[in-house]
Amino acid sequence: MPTSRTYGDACGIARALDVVGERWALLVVRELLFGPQRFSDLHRALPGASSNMLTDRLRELENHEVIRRRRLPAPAASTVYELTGSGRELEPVLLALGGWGLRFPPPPAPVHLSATSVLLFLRGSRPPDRLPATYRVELDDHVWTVRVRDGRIDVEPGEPARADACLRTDPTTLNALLDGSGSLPAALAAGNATVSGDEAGLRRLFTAADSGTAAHP
Amino acid sequence: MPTSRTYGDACGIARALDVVGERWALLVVRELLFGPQRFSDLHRALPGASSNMLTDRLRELENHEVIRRRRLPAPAASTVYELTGSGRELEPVLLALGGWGLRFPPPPAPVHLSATSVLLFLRGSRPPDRLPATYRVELDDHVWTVRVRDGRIDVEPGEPARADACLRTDPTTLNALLDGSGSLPAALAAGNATVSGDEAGLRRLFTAADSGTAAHP
DNA sequence: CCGCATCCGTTTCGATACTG
DNA sequence: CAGTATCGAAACGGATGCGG
Repeated sequence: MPTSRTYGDACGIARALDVVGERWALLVVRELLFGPQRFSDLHRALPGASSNMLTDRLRELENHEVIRRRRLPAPAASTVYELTGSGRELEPVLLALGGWGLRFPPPPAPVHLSATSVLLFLRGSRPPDRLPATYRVELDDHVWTVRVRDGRIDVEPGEPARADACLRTDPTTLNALLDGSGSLPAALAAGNATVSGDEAGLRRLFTAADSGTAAHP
Repeated sequence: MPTSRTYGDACGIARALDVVGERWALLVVRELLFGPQRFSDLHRALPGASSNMLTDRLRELENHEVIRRRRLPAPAASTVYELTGSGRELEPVLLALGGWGLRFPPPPAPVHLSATSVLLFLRGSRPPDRLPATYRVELDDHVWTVRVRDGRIDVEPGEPARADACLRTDPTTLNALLDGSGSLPAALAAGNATVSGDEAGLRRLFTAADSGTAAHP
């Protein structure tokens, strides 16, 4: 059953930690930043969290109205978890915390990286030029729309109406492309990525690795 | 002994939580935001934390170079803990988190409030006018200098060189003054505060309760 | 498969007591 | 003052199982 321990401290920081200070809570919120996710999506994205841990955290966050449970209509027949308004307002806190955490070395050996983490990193970086473009990115069997325009990078879940290029890869490879430790031709040659369309545009996009927020192993 | 469990996640958010995600860690950092503190100061400010908990957290934070141990020279003959550069860079994260946490009701019954929390709240609020002034505030047997100037409120530990007024009270009373749930004359009458000097200036200061960050029970 | 409950060993937490 | 020692209670983590 959900945790109900409190700091007994009237300070806003302590009150925030009473709500999202338990283990895994903020990482669950991170995974929901780009949109609703199913229980099993969250479980896959957070492999270290046991299923009962996830159940507890989801219930607590729901009780505090940071997230909301929603049953999808007929054909999908599934339940998703999504951020409420309060939950979305955690985004700047998480981005600031993530930026701060980048100074520490990544944990040893079995390191995981979720699609959401890398895409947060991508969104936080600046495009190298102002040429507008739209890309279809497939990661962990989920499809994302990446739009470059007005000197920023927008990321949304779901299929783009039209794409200049399509990239299929995994979060770790994409992260290596973003932080400069890997190149697109090398990833293609190693079979870690497949591309169709404007490959040169994608290569340009990946030369912009700075001011990020999330990943960088 | 210190915790050494990790999320095994390369994301910056998870790496930050590997360092400051354990229970009480961020509240220890909060208490150090205004300057060095001794073990017993921290223990008093965080009554819910047991001494071995404090010991563990201080050691972990020291190992990650978020805080630093320092032995004071001869006369004081004591040890203090202070933030490092990395630790100070957590301040915006904590302020953002504290602002977010204010939407939740304060915990029930035995609620504590540290001097640092209230003074963070005071510093986060806007003064009602641009008249510069300096106040000596004594809280929990510690002395602080509160300076109003350039439309902001600065707070520092230690004696002011000169003060327009002196206020002695406790964190809870000061917080009530700041959030409008109490008035200075009422606090004086109840014996919860004593004032000397420009009492009218202090009353004006306490009419500015907004955009805060920390307390508000 | 999905969402969750149950059981169980391990880690962490919290309270009290005690020491240099 | 600045911690250590000890111990029961809670939380965590992993495995398994069950109804839809």
